[in-house]
Amino acid sequence: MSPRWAKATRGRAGDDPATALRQHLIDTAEKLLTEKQVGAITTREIARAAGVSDGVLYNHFADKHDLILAALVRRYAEVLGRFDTDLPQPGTATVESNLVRYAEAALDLVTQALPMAAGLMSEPVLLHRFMAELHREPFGPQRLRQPLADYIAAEQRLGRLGDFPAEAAVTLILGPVIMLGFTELVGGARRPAVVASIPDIVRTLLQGIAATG
Amino acid sequence: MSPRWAKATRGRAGDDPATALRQHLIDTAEKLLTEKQVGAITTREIARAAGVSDGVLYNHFADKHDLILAALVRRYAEVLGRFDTDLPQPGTATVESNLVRYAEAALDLVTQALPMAAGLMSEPVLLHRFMAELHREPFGPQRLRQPLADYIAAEQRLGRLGDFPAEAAVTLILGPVIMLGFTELVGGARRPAVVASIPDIVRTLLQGIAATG
Amino acid sequence: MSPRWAKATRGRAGDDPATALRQHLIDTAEKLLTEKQVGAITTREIARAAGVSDGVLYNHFADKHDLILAALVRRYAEVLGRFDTDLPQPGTATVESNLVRYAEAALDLVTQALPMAAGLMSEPVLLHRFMAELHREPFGPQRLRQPLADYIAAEQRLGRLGDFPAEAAVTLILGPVIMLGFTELVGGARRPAVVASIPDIVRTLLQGIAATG
Amino acid sequence: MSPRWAKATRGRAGDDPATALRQHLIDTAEKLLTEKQVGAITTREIARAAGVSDGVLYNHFADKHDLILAALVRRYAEVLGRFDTDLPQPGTATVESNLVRYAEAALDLVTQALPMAAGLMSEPVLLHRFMAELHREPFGPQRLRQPLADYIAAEQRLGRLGDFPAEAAVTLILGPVIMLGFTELVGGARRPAVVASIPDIVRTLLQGIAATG
DNA sequence: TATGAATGAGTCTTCATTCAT
DNA sequence: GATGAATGAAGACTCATTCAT
Repeated sequence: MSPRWAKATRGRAGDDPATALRQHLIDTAEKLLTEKQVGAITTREIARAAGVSDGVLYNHFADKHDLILAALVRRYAEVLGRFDTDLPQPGTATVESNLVRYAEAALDLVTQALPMAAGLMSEPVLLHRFMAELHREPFGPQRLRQPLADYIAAEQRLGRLGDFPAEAAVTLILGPVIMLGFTELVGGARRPAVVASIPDIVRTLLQGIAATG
Repeated sequence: MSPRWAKATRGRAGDDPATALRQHLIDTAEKLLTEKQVGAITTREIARAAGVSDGVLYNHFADKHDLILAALVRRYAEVLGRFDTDLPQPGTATVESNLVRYAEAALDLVTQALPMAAGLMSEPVLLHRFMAELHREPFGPQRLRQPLADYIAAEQRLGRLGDFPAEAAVTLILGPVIMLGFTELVGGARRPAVVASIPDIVRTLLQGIAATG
Repeated sequence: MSPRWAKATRGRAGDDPATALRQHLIDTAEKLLTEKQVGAITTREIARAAGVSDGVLYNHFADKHDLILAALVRRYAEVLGRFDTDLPQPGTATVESNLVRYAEAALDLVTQALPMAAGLMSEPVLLHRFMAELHREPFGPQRLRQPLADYIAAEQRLGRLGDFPAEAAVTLILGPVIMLGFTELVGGARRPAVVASIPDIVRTLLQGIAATG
Repeated sequence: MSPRWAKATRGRAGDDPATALRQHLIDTAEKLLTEKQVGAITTREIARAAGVSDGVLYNHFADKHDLILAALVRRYAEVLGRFDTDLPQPGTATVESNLVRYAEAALDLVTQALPMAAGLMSEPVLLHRFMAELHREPFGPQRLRQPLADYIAAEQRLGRLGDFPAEAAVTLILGPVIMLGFTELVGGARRPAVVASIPDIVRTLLQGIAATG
C-alpha cells in the first residue's frame, strides 16, 4: 500500500522512491513558508501538513534547519524564476516604461522575499547556512541584478540611455524598490499607492536631479 | 544596602529610585538588543544581565513585550538621534559631497536599524505595538526622510538642484542606502567597499541616466 | 496627613488608630470575598483595593491566611445575621407559610455561603483554621439550625405541629434548601424556579409520605 | 524495553498501545483526585505520579484541564455506578427500611462527590466544561434522582406510599443526605453518628410533621 | 524506513513573603 | 508602623529531537 502522503506526489516525474518523501517534505515546508515566518514553523506542523509522522524528518534531513533550508532555497529560486519571466526587451517601447516594468517586477519579488529574509535574519544559524548555500547555487543577489544590468547596458549600446556606471543605475532602481517593499510590509501602505509612486522615481532618475544649465 | 544592580547605575543623574530599576531594565534590554535578535532574548536573560531576579520584570512592566518595546523605542530613538547630528547645510560645499554625506549617515542608521527591523518582522505582535508607538512619538519613517527632503528642497530653492519631485529623490537616495545596508548585513560585504560605492550612485543620480542629446 | 485609605474608614466609632487599618484590611478582603473565590484573591489585590502598600498586611496579620480568615469569619457572621432577621413568630399566620419563609431565608443564606464554603474546601489549611475559629465564636452550624429548631419546638408546644424529633425536621427543611442552592449555583437553575419548588416540599413534609390508612 | 510506567498498567485487558498511556494518565489523575482538590493538582505532580516526564500530558490532551476533566468524568461515573448497585426493590421489605438504604447509598455517593464538586466550584472554567460534558453523557444530576423517583412512584402504585409529588419527596430524601454529607466533611462528624441520624429523618418524613387531628 | 510516543530543558508568568528605608 | 521594590520558587505549556517497534 502507498503511504498516506503518496497521493500528493504521485505522478511526479523521475521519482526515486527514496527521495520522493524528501521532496514531499520540502514541498510542504515551502508551502508553510509562504504562510508564516520561518521561526513560527514547528517540526510537528510540517509533519502533520505532510501527512507523515513526526519522526520522518530525521530520516531525510540532519535536523529541522536542514529541511527548512532546503525549502528556503527552493522558494527563493521560484520567486527569482518568476522575476525573470516577461521582462521587456531592450529597444522596445520606451526606456521609461520598460524601467517601470522592471521596477514593478522587482517590487513583486521584494514583497515576497522580504518576509523570508526577515525571518532568516532572526535565525543567524539558518541565515549563515542559507548564504553558504546561495554561493553554491547559481543565484546570489547578482541573479536579481544581472537581468537589469544587462538590459541597461543594452539600451546604452542602443543609445537609448546615457553614459554612466550600470551598477550604480541598477542600485538606483532596485534600492528604491526595496524601500517601497518595506513601506508596504511594515508601514501598512497599500499596493496600488506604492506602485503609483514608481513612475516619478524612474522619471527623476532618468532626467537626474542636478541643476540644469 | 544597595541592591545588586545598583553598582551599574550609580551616579545616574536625577534618579528617581522608583524608576531607577525600570530604566536599568530598559538599558539592559536595549544592550541585549544590540547583541541579538528580539526573538532570541528571554526574560531570564534580561534578569541575569540586569543582575536582578527573574520576577522583577513584572513589577515594572506588564509583560516581556512591554519591556522589549520600551527598549526598542529607545534604541530606535538613539539611532535616529545620531543620524540628525552633523548633517551638511544647504548651500555649503558641493551638493554632490553633501548628498554623499547624507547617504553615509543614512547607511550608518540603516545598518543599525535593519537587524532590529528584521527581528521585529518575525514578531507580529511586537511589530504592531511598535508601529503604534511610533505614531505616538515624533518619529515615524518620516523622521528619517524629512531632513533629507528639507535639504533637497533648500538646494532646489538655491538653484543648486534641478526641478523634480523631492519625494522621489529622497527615495532615490535612501533606497540604495537600504540596499547597501542589506548587502553589508546579509551579503557579508565589508563596510569600506560598501561606502565606496556611494559616490558613483550619487553622481549617477545627479546627472540622470537618460540619453543626452 | 491621613493615610490614603483613611477616607474610607473615617468616622468609624471607637477606633483605636492601631487597629483601624486592620479593620480596613478585613473590610476590603471581605468585599473581595463577595466578588470572587478565596483562592483567586491575591495579597496585592487586597492591598490595591484597600489603597495601601503591599507589605502592610504583614504588620497586622501573620500571613495572608490570617487576613482571609478574619474576613471569612466576618462575612459568615454577616450572612448568618441576615438570616436571623425577620423570621416569622410561632403561632402567627400558618405553619406552612412560616416554614416556607424559613426555607426561603435559608436559601438566601445558602446561595451566599455555598460559594464561600466551596472556596474553603479547596484550601484545606484555611478550612481547618476556619472550623477551629467557628468553635470559638458563638456560631457553628448550630447557629443556623437553632432558630428553626426553636420555631418548630414552639409550634409543637402550641399544638400546631405534631410529635416528632425536632432535629430530624430541621434537617428535612434545611437539607432540601441546600440541595436547591446547589442546583441554582452549579446547575444553572434560575432563582424563581428554585423558589417555586419550595411550597411543594414543605407541604409534602407536613403531610408525610406514608400511605394513609 | 517498556517505558517506566508500563509496570503499572501491564496486564490491562485490551490495551491499545496508542491509548494505554492516555488511560494511565487519567488513572493517575483520578487517583490524585481522591487525595486532593482539583485546584491543588499540578501537571508535574501528575507526571511524577504516573512515572512519566513532564511533557507527555500534552501528547495526549489539549491541556491540563482536558486531562483533569477526563479524570473527573470518570470518577463521577464510577461513584454514580456504585450508587446504582444493590438498591432495594419496590414491594420488598418495608418502605422505611428501603428508604433508609437509599439514603445510606446516597450518603456514600455524596461524601465522595462533594469534595469533587467543591473543588470544581473553585474553578469556573473547569466547572463549565464539566457541566457541558455531563449533558453529553447519560448522567446529569437526574441520574441520581431518577432511581429514587422511580422507586417512590412504584411504591405509590403499590399503595405502600401515599399521594404526593414524587419530586418533592426525592428532594426531601436527598437534601438531608447532602446536608449530612456536609456535616461529615466539614463539620468533622463521624460516619456512624451521621448514619445513625438517618432513620429518624426517614421516619419523620414518612409520618409527616403536621399536627394530627 | 516509517512511526509517533516519550523526553526534558526551556519559556513566560504569578505571587506570597521579606526587608531596607 | 508603613512602604513597595525585590525575591525566587513554582506553575502551565512548547517543541526539537530520540528511539523502540
